[in-house]
Amino acid sequence: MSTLFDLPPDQGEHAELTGDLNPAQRAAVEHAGTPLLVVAGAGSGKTRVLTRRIAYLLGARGAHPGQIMAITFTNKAAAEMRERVGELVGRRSGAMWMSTFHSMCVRVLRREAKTLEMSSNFSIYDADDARRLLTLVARDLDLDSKRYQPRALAAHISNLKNELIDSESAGSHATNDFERRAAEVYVEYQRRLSQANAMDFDDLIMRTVELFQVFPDVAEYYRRRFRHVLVDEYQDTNHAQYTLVRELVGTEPTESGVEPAELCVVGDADQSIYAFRGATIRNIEEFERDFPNARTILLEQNYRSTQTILSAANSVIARNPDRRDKRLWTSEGDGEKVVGYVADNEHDEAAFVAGEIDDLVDQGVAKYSDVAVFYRTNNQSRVFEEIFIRLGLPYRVVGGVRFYERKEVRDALAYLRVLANPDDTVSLRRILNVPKRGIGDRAEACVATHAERERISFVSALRDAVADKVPMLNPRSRKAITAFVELLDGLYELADSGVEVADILEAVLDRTGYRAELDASDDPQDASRLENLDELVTVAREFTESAAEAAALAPETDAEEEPDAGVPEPGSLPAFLERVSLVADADSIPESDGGDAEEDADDAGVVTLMTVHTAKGLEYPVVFGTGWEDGVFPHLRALGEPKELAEERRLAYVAITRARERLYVSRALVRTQWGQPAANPASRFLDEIPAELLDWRREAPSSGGGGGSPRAATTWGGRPGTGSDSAQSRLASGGMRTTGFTGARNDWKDTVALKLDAGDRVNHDKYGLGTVVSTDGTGPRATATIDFGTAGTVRLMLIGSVPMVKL
DNA sequence: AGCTCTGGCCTTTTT
DNA sequence: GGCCAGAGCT
Repeated sequence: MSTLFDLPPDQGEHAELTGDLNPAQRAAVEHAGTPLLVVAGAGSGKTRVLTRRIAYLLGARGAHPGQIMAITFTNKAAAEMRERVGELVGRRSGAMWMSTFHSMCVRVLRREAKTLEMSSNFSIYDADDARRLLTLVARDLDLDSKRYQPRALAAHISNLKNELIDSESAGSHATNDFERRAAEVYVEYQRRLSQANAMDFDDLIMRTVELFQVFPDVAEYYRRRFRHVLVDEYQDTNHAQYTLVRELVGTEPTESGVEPAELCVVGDADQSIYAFRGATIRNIEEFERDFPNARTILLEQNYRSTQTILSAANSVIARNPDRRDKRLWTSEGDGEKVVGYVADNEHDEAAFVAGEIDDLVDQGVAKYSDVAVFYRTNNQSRVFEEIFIRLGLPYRVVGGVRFYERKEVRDALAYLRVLANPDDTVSLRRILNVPKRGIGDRAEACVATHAERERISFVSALRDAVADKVPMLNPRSRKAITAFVELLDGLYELADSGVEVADILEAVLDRTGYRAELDASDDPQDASRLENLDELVTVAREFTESAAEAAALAPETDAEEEPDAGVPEPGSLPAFLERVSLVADADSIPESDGGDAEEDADDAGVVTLMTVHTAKGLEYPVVFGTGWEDGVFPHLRALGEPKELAEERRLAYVAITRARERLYVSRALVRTQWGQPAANPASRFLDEIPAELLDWRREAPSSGGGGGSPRAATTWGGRPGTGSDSAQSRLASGGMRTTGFTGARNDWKDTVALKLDAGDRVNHDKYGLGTVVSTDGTGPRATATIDFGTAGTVRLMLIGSVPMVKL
């Protein structure tokens, strides 16, 4: 196997797989024997390396497709990999496991359910279900819902699970009151999950690890089977996922002599932006320590962006401390400068973006689908939508409230989940009184108490209520519950009769009166709810159809092993539920893909709007990075927290490196936040882009305009005579910023210039005299809300040089 | 039971 | 500004 390695590409036996790769890529494809870390910078052809490597394993190294497991984080990535591997190796790819961490774990857990003494038809609880259950638990434990918010509890428990700390040992890890109580909640939460025959997302990983660790023979089975494990986006793995991978491949031969499997991970520490979800960058940084003899290959050549864009990205990310140096380069030339724009306010910023897109399209430089607009938080999409609608620019917002998170969709799915798993108490209680059928909180509490006291499931308790065996329950409620149980029984019967999922769904919507209620409403929102439900029915229909097609196409089942035990039958209700639980609708991102596929008009497609997080992994010829303000991007909560700030900087790096040809960065001097205008300083990340790469289209706002906004506080007045360190002069110097100067500037920026308290009088260069209404935050996050009389009330950040004096 | 009103709170979110 | 939870009213 080592002879191939040394051959020039065009003479190698498998030149069709490696001939068109650069040396680093080729080394990554051909490396054999020891663990491999591919550090793949943005746009360096990472997917190409992964897919070619898989093909190479088959073609050059004699691996069997069934020995290959490739793990990704998103279904979209898994689907893309499957497709591209399919192009290289054909139908053989069908025998590989190419899926997300979560799907892979579900598959294993359903197969091995018996070993874990659980039922294989368990429900999968997402974050919303988990929060609901936690609300119930916290209430039952009489916890103050302010101090112990379900959100916070959920986050804490999730973190514990990501660290593989189970509910029994959580108490001993607690360091404060909150954590101690949370540990109690955790115990009860797990008890209820198991009662409901359900697992949350984090359980899927944790329980699989537990399975492998407690049952070495099970682990050995999978290790024997999967001789090649490939992991994408390794920088986003959390501790549990890391452990899962390690258990899967092993580090030592097993007792019966099964050698560790071959591991290949691909990732980029600079694109780690999910620490808040438990991802730990250490996994990629310490790969060589975790896996001795590991080889690391760096992919630095970029095939996506211009050198200007790459230099901007390199320069920003270089500010992060303790980072393994990596510099992206391209052989394709400098391209256009980065365009900068300082807007008066967020409307002005949006107008600039819209106008610029218009121009680019008019000039034939780009079509709408080539353009993406990024922002830090979802609520920033609104101003863009407003102006895009007004100007008739076609656009699409990705993210925000997603399809499967909509209330009506979740209600409908809750019915289906109850049908598939009657013990699913969270879903059952969700739909108990939806639509309203006269089963109120009181009645629900009676049933819940009865269930608890008798140690029976909630459904059984409901049946007891029908038989009048639940104490304290008034006759009216009993009648309502009886009707509900009859309704459910009718639906169970239908579900058992083997009709397809969409028909069950239709029956649910009709028989419950859910559809009728929405039909009768004249609220326009309810009309869109109806549409969403129709869409869900369509999804169900398509699901059944594609399952049928797949069944027809499927080759004779490999005799190699028994059909996966416990895994739902294709097309069935449980299979449908599994699909919708584990599939996010990120696949709905419009294709940009400019280049090969020519569209008929050059203004084809739509502009894509999304958060920077959502943009990871995508690329666009034209990118607008908006809201580059301290307090927005980087986010307020990250200021003064070096770790979080470093993550924000990686986010900026991700944003920049999405752009292929043209990058815009913009900010607004004043932005309405939480209903009040806030003046934020320039993002420190703007300072970190070398001045010579930037072409400031507008630095200082129009001085003479007078401002059409009624708020009056949206345009800066003329150049003030006072304060050479004013915001204006900082703005004016924007073009002269040098990289050497920035470090010092950052220190200076982080100091609070002005200490204010409510009631203080101030004089501001722009707004004039004002009174401090309130203050908020400390240190670098300090802000003051100040009433400037006719100039309006504005929230100002107090870091850096505030053009204002205390009187 | 179920409505409306008020007050407190705000990230990002692959599964 | 807008969502959710709890209180209070019908």
